[in-house]
Amino acid sequence: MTVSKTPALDLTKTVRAAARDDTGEGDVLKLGELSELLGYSLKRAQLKVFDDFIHCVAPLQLTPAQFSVLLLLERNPGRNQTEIASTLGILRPNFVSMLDGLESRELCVRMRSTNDRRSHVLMLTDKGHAILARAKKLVATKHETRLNELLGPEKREALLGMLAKIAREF
Amino acid sequence: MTVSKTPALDLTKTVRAAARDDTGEGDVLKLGELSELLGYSLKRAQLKVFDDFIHCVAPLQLTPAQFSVLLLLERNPGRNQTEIASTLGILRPNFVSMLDGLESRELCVRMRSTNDRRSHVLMLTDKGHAILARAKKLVATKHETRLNELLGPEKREALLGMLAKIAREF
DNA sequence: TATTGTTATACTCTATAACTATA
DNA sequence: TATAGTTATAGAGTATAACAATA
Repeated sequence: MTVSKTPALDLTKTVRAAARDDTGEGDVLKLGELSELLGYSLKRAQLKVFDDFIHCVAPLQLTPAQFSVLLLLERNPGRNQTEIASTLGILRPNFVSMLDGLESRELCVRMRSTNDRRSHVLMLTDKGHAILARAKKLVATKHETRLNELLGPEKREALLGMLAKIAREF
Repeated sequence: MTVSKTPALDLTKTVRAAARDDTGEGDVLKLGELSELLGYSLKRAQLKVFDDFIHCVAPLQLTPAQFSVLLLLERNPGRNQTEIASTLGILRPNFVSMLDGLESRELCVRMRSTNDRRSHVLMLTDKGHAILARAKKLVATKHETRLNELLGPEKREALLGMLAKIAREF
C-alpha cells in the first residue's frame, strides 16, 4: 500500500482509527477482552523482554537461562546440580546439557564432591566470573536502562514486586 | 525431613532464616541479583498464571492460546487465518494445526472466501460461542478472581497497564 | 532402599523453506 | 509476480522413565 504524504488529503488513518474504536471494520483487529487477560499481556511482555535481553547480551552469547545459572553459581558456589537446577525451575535431566554447554565454554566446572561422591560441586571459572561481570554491565547499561526509561524507576520496582508476588504466592 | 511440631524446641526455621539473610550457609539458595532481573520474575510469573489458567479452564480443555483464538474470532468474525494468526503473534504455518484442532472439535469453521478464493474466512460455530462463554465465566470467576484477591483490583489494573506498555513499546 | 547425575525419549513451541492454488 | 494456506522439517524447551554409581 502506498500512503499519501500530503497531510490535508490523507484521511485514511483518521477513518481507520474511528473504525477501530467503533465498528471494528478497519484494518486492525480488535483485541477485545484479550487486553484484559493478564496471562496474555504477561506472555507478550515476557517475549519482548527476553528478546531485548538476548539482543543486549548478544556480544557474550548468553541466553536469559544461561545468565541466570551463572548468577546463581556466583552467589552460591559449591552447590550441586540438583540444587541449582531446582532453584531455577529446571528439571535435572534438562540441566545436564545446559551445564555441558557452559562447561565446554569454560565458564564453569563440575567437581566430584569429596563428601558425597554422587554429586557434582559447581563453581564458576575465572573466565566465568569475567563473562558474568561483562554480562551484568550490559544488562545494567542497556537492558535495564531501557526499561527504566519506559516505566520510570518507581513503577519498574512496583512491577517487579507484583511479578515476584505472583511467582511466589499465586 | 521430619519437622518437630513443638514450637518452643524447633529452632531450625529461625536459624535457617537468619542464615539465608546473612551468610547464605542455609538450605535455601540466595537468588541475589536474579530477584532484580525483570525477565526472570516475568517468566516465573507467566508460568504460574498459565498453570492456573489451564487448571481453571480444565473442564473445557482449552489452552491459553486456544482461548485467545476463540476470543479474537468472536470479536473479529470473517477474518482470515493470516490476520488472526499475526495478531496473536502466531506464525501462519503453526496456526494451521491449531485451527485443525479447534475445527475438529467444531468450535470454529473455515470457509473459502467468495471475494478471494485463496483465503479462509473464519467464524465461531454455535458450539464455539457456547464453549467460549463458559470459558469466560470460568476465567472471570476462578482465574481473575484469584488474581484480584492476591493483588487487589487497582494493583491488578496497574500491572496490566505496565505489561501492555512493555508488550507495545519495549 | 534412596539419591545424583545421566541417557533416552517424547511432546509442545517456535522458526524457515517450499509447494499449490489463486490473484 | 505476489499472497493465502499448507506441508515438511528442524530446533528449542519441557516432561517422564530408567540406569549406573554411590549413599
